[in-house]
Amino acid sequence: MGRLEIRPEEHAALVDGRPLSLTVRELQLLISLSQHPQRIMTREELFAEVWGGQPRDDDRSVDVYVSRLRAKLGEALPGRSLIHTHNGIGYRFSPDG
Amino acid sequence: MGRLEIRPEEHAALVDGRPLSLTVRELQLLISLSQHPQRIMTREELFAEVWGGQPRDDDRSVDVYVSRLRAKLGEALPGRSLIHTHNGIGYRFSPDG
DNA sequence: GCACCCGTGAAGATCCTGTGAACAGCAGGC
DNA sequence: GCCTGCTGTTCACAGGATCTTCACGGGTGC
Repeated sequence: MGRLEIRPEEHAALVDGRPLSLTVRELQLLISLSQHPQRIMTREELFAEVWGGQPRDDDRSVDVYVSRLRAKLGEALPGRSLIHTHNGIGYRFSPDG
Repeated sequence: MGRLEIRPEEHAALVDGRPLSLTVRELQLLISLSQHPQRIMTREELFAEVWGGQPRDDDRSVDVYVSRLRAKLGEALPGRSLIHTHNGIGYRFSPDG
C-alpha cells in the first residue's frame, strides 16, 4: 500500500499498481530524482538530465516541475513528502517520505 | 553509529547516512573546519574560506555560525562536542568529539 | 573587579522557493 | 482551415528560509 514504483522502460510511474498520469517532463524529472535516492541534486544536474544542456541563470523550470510533481504525488500518496527542498542547492528524493 | 560524514561535492553532511539539514553557510563552515582536523583555525582563516575576503574588525559571523552548527550537530550527535573554542584565537575541529 | 572575549536570541534585510496564470506550440477531430 | 485540449515555457507575486548584524549576558584570564 502507498507504494510507488517507477518503470522508466515503460514510461510509467505506478502507485499501488495504478499508473499516475504524468506528462513526459514530469516523468523524466521523477525518474532523474528517483535514480539518485537520498542524494541532493542541484538544479543544474536535474536540468541537464531532463532538459539537456544547462539552464539560463534565472531558469525556474525545475522548480515548476517539482511543484507539479509534488501535486500529483501528493494526490496519489497523501501525507508523504518524497521530494525535499535543500535551500540554495536543489532537491532530494527520499523514497520513504 | 554516531558517525559523521562530510561530502563537499554532494553538498551534504551525513550522520549515520542521514543528511543533516544545514544551510549553505553552515555546510561551508563545517567543511572548512573539518578539512583541517585538530588544527586551530583563526576567525580570519575561517571567514576567508567561507565568506571570502576578510572580516570587519568587529565581525561575529563566524561565532554565530559556529553556534548554529554546534546546535545542529549536537542534535544529531548528542554528547559529542566536535568544535572546540580556543579563546582569543579561533576554533578547532576534532572528529572524535 | 576589570577588561576582554564568546554564546546566542532576535530583528530586519535579503535571497530563494512555491505556485497560479498567461502564452505558445502541437496534435487530433471535424 | 478552424477549434479544442494538452503540454511546455516563462513570468510575477507572495510567502518562506537564510544571512547579517546587533545587543545582552555569561565566561575567562589577569
